[in-house]
Amino acid sequence: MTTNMTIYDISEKAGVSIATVSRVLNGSSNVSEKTKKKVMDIINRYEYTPNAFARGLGLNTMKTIGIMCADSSDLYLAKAVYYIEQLLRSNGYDSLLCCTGYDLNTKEQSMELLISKKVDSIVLVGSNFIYEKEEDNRYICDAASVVPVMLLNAALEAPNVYSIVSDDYTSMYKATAQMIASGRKEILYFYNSFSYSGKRKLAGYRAAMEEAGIFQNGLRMQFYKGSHEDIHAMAKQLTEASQCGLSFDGVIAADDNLALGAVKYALQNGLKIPEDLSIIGYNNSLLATCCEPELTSIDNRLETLCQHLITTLMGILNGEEMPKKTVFSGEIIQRGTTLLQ
Amino acid sequence: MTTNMTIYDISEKAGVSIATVSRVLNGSSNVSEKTKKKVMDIINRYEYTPNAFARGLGLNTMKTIGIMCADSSDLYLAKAVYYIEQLLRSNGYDSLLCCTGYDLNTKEQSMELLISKKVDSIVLVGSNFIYEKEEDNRYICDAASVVPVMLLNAALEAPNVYSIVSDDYTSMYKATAQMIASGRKEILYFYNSFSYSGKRKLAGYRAAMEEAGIFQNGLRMQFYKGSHEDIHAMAKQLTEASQCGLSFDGVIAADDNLALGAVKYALQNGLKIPEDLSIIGYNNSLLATCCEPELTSIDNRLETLCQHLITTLMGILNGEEMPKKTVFSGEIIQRGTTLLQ
DNA sequence: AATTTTTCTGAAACCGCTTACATTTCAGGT
DNA sequence: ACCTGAAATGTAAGCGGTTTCAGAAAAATT
Repeated sequence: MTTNMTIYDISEKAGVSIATVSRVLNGSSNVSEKTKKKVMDIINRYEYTPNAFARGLGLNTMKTIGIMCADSSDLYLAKAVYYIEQLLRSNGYDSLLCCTGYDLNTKEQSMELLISKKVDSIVLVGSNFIYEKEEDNRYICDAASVVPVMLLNAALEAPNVYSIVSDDYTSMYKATAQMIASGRKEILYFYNSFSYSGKRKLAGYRAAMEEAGIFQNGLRMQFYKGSHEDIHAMAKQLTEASQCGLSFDGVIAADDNLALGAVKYALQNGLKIPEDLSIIGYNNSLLATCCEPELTSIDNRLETLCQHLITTLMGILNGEEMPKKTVFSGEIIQRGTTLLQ
Repeated sequence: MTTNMTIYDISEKAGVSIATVSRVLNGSSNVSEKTKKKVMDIINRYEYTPNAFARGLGLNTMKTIGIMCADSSDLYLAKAVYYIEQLLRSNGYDSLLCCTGYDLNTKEQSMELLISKKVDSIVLVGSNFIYEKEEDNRYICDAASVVPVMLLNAALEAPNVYSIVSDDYTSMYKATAQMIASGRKEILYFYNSFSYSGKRKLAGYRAAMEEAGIFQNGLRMQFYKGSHEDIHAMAKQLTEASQCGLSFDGVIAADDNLALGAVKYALQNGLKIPEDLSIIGYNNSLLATCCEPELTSIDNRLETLCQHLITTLMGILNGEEMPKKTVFSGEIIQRGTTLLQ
């Protein structure tokens, strides 16, 4: 197990200079097979591991990527973090995780912290990192002036910022259109914030509704903002809205959490799903299949997004030119909360 | 934003030696208020941040803790990782995340990787890090010979290893006893691996069953091993078991995931919960409240465990003597899948 | 065999900070 | 005004690597 030897000890035992040991360590080509073997033997024998700090100081990198996400216990974000961490490690990079919450200030601080720890890049996981006001996104540009910044599920056009997004607009448009086609007219839209993807999703919903000429009926939409986990609150809110005379036969949510609140509402109030209430969620998370009936949900191919993100990042770190923005399309996974015609 | 200045630049501009700047940076007491202010002004003006690598090299620490967990997208583990990361950061430490999967080999490698990155400690999140065979746990002892190792939800008696666990045995005993008291006799036990906590839980279940004299009826227990998310598989397995003539009126699971499989099974087969089938889960995760009826589940006070873990760790890192093992008791959260008496 | 290349290797500078130790400064005591 | 000890500051030696540059060894050429 990791000994406390230095490169000097190895060089001495191997009878070569530290420069040579260093070369062997870094796979430099300019070292004869014979000495390479000699040195490697000593290294293996004594289980020598170079000191990461010294290495970092010399190379100005420790092969570490900062991952920022608002809440790594959120099902969807957790999955993304998981994929990214795995992919990074398989590429020889480690992940410095930073859960920032949804507050801008904390995000800014975390960003500086990661940079001060000398990460090679920062990956922002989730659409909540992009704000409506342009100035609120400056913290991203600031960071990008030091290291490349990768955005997952969000987009920002700025130097050294790379965006990997799913086409939320179209996905939501399709989902809404499908529900309209199945005969629903009073369709509520749920979402939890005006994040980048939230806006895009809303636009997709709206477009489909307007196209069907039922958007004017009165914008049937419920604003919701709160804990991602508060399915209860969602259900309660629906119950109240219903008691206040709001009538609806469909719910489309920007997140499975919220959709699940609608499922709960229906079950608690004896409504039949999907006959009385049709529901579509978003993210196709574990939650979508844990309830009964199971949730029709939009899958945005998270794993693919993550893979592409890492591929892009590795390219950048190798000095290659990479696309600044990539868009993937999502897919509606049909399950029990919707009835296709 | 982070400039590229060195301590030399600052010392020059402030008209002091680098030693003095360093002292100011590290809050050394031996520096007069006047010069301290002078130096701080320069530092702030130029937004100087000391180079983390150089600092690490000098201090032999970069204030980073390694967090290992099998699967950070698992609801329960994700929550734990989240708490720990937050607490660490509020104590001035960053988190190097390493998702290892459930394979011992990968765990060993990840451990070495973290150590080579010179973390100050390693936190193992989840009971799956402890194996039955003593030799399989050696990798933990090896790591502990370099840095303190913290175990969450698992225990191992070894030098420099600290364990924070919940009393799974008693929790499970109580849950089983409660179900027996409510009149159930054919109680299945579900669990997914022979991990540290799995064994303890099983023992608690068994003790309660034996005490009631119904354990001998034939050990009613279902082995299950697979993806944490495979609720379907669980439901299917139950359906098959039932068709094969297995009769049961209660299910106790070592994880909410598995319990949810039982809920799904019941709903799909028209069984009434809790009348026909009583169910108790474990971990009191988000899943417990997302279904209908909601899941009675054992809460093992994860946040408290994490807080205690960090407190202990900070003590250790400050050179204090700390308890090697702490046990917290859990609590049954009563919900709709059980009927009290 | 002598000369030119090419390939290896080593000496030493450097990365940017901490800190032990030496030195200076300064207040307090006589 | 002089001495003493404490407080403040500076000097320089690490920390453990990487890398440039020059020189030595080996290979290729004549």
